[in-house]
Amino acid sequence: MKQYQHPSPDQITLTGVLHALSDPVRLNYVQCLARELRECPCGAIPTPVAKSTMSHHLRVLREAGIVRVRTEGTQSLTSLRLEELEVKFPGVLQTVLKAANESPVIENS
Amino acid sequence: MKQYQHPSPDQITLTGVLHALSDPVRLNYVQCLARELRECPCGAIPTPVAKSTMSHHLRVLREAGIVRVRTEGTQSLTSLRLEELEVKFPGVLQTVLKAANESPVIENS
DNA sequence: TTTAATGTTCTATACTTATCGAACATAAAT
DNA sequence: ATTTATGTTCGATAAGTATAGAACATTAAA
Repeated sequence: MKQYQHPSPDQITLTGVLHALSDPVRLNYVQCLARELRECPCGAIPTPVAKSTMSHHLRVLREAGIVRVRTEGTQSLTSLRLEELEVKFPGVLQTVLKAANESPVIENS
Repeated sequence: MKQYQHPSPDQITLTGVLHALSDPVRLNYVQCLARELRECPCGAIPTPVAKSTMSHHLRVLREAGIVRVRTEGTQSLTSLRLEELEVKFPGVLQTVLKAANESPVIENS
């Protein structure tokens, strides 16, 4: 049973969040997570990269404070830290997600 | 008289904007630009890096579509592309700037 | 107890990038 | 015509990072 380290709100930085969201693969993943309102196993979200690469991306998202990861059985369930991010950086994640939904993220860069 | 290339709104991508804003030096520069509501020569904004490094950062901001650069005499005047970005990605730049003003950008990471 | 499912870690690689100093370019001031 | 001010470009470097495959760890299912 793997234990994951999550940054506390104090440790979350704006540049860290922006950097984590600036990768197309990661932003797309976060977009999918936002559509589902529940926790998701990685496998439930289609990704264009290898398993190990996705593991890396999830680590970046987790260490930036964007997602919460929890282990259950063989799967690791991921969810957005929406409320905490809203308190820390009001509107940022929401507007980014809205913008991402309007214009494609994966296709054109 | 140097001529600068600016991306049209169509060419501006969300990930490109986020990436450009994810560097502390650049985000701090954009923050300063937002405070001044006029065009600024680079020199008017204090930066912690060398001249040539700043030139690189400004290029990144320009190519991401965040700033407009114009030459006048020996100085190059920079301003935010606020309206265009607001149309393309509503709220994104504004909320990021607001968040940047609340928590320090340069000091801690 | 194997086997399958799910994900992590390690190693390697290619690419990007933040940084600087030196040299250069241009325009204004002397 | 120098000199000064402002910024760009080039070359180099060190650090970061996105990618994948192979090996491993853990839990569930057969």
